[in-house]
Amino acid sequence: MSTVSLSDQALRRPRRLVLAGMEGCTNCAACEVRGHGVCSALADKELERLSRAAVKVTVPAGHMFIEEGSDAHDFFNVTGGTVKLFKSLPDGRRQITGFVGVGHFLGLAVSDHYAFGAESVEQVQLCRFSRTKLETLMEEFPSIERRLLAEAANELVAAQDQMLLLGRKTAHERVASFLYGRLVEKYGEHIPPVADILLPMTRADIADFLGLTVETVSRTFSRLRREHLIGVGAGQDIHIPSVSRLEAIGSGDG
Amino acid sequence: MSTVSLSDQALRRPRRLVLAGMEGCTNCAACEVRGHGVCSALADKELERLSRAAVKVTVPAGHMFIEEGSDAHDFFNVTGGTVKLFKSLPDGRRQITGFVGVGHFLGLAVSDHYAFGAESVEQVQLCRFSRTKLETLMEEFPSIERRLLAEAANELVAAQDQMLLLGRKTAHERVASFLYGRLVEKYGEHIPPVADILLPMTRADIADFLGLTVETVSRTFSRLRREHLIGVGAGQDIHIPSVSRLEAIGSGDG
DNA sequence: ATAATTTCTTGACCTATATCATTGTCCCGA
DNA sequence: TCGGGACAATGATATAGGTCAAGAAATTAT
Repeated sequence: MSTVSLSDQALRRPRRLVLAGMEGCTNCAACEVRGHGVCSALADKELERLSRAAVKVTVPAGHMFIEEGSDAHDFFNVTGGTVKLFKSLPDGRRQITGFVGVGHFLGLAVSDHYAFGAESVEQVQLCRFSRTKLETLMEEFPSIERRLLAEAANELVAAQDQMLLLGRKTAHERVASFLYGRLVEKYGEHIPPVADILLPMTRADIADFLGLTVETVSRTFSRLRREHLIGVGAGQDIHIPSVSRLEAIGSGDG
Repeated sequence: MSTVSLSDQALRRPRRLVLAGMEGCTNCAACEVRGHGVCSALADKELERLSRAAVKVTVPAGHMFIEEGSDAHDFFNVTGGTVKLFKSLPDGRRQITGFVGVGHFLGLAVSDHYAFGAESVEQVQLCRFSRTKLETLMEEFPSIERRLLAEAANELVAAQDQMLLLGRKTAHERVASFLYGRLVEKYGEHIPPVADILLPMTRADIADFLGLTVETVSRTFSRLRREHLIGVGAGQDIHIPSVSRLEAIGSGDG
């Protein structure tokens, strides 16, 4: 497998990212995310075809690889790390619409321009396909289409939850919801009653995701700590002594 | 065509709506929304098959026909009127996630429970399909699936816009965005420079959609009127003397 | 190591929007 | 034609969260 690391020089924050890459990735079948994302919809024979269209790319932390409004040439599948998706206003106000991790699919656009930007939160591995190639593959393998529809339906549900959060929840509830959401991302359906999470994103990212300011996020973490609802360990490590209590607060059952 | 009107008795606000209906609707081909929604994806022959699975339903104004969390048996296609979709918190706080009109599709759920509620804003006509039947049809006609994916992608873009609005826009910008959005719904791509809209929803609905209170919505309408950005005619009729100016404010280019 | 830079926390103060209260307007039914 | 109930507008006041400012901690560069 060929993995392409983009030079740091080419990736500094405000620049457009030009995705360079080898002319193919020959072993989707052995890929570490074989069971996730679009790939999970395919049989081995189909995967072989997919391989020829895919390019594996590595993006270092904190770099934009989709610019809002730019031409939507590619689709991506996250195979490692965490990505933030966002929309901005002309004066710089920003809303992060989601943090997406391994297995997630990215680049579903209606028009031929991306309606959102995407930036790596930590070092990220991506599997890149050209839109046109993926469309050809969809014709051939309807299972890909079905998988994409399922993914879109999931994202839509998440988006509706986030609208409820942004429109109607307090700062306390938003941060609790956020932490609970991270647990869901980490553990799926089977969240242990006592758990830990490592947050890869900054307070500023969390603020832009929750529609708050950095200061309010910080104060709310402090409040949750005072209330013994979380324990903040070294660095970004958060301990949650009672997941159910946290979930209740996040759902408005304070 | 058989149209079923539900008795007012059976539809009072807090009750569960049980959708009664005739055992089929035989003329999708002649349907007034033939060119919209799922139907537009189908050839005449396919429509004939779809007809057998569809039931046309009329819901009077202000009645819930999908209850949040109830079993997701059906899909709907809006063929007349405006529907509001919403999510609620246990204490009654509510977020309207969208107003959907003719041609829109409704009921895409990940699990077997609806993640949202749906209520008619005005009298509404719906085309109802059972989930299982639609799944069978999707197997047979991949074009339906493609159409649904396109619809989901569109909704996702709208949801991201709404997250930006809820997380980062001022009340002034929110109301301007909302009015502009109504123009897009009414005119599509070709919005005239001077336009009018008739809002079928109440100030309370607008507030729940924009993450504001009724009072703030009302005050903001008054402010927009003072600024000559809108003219409020008789009833719910809004006149917009400069669509571009309104759009600029809604996009944060005050 | 140590300086430089970014991120985080906390305090003091402020403002946009929420809340509470009142009055006015529209509609529909008797 | 009147009366009642929903809807809307507006004023007075409160407050959650924003803004500004400063210092502490963590991270990165030299």
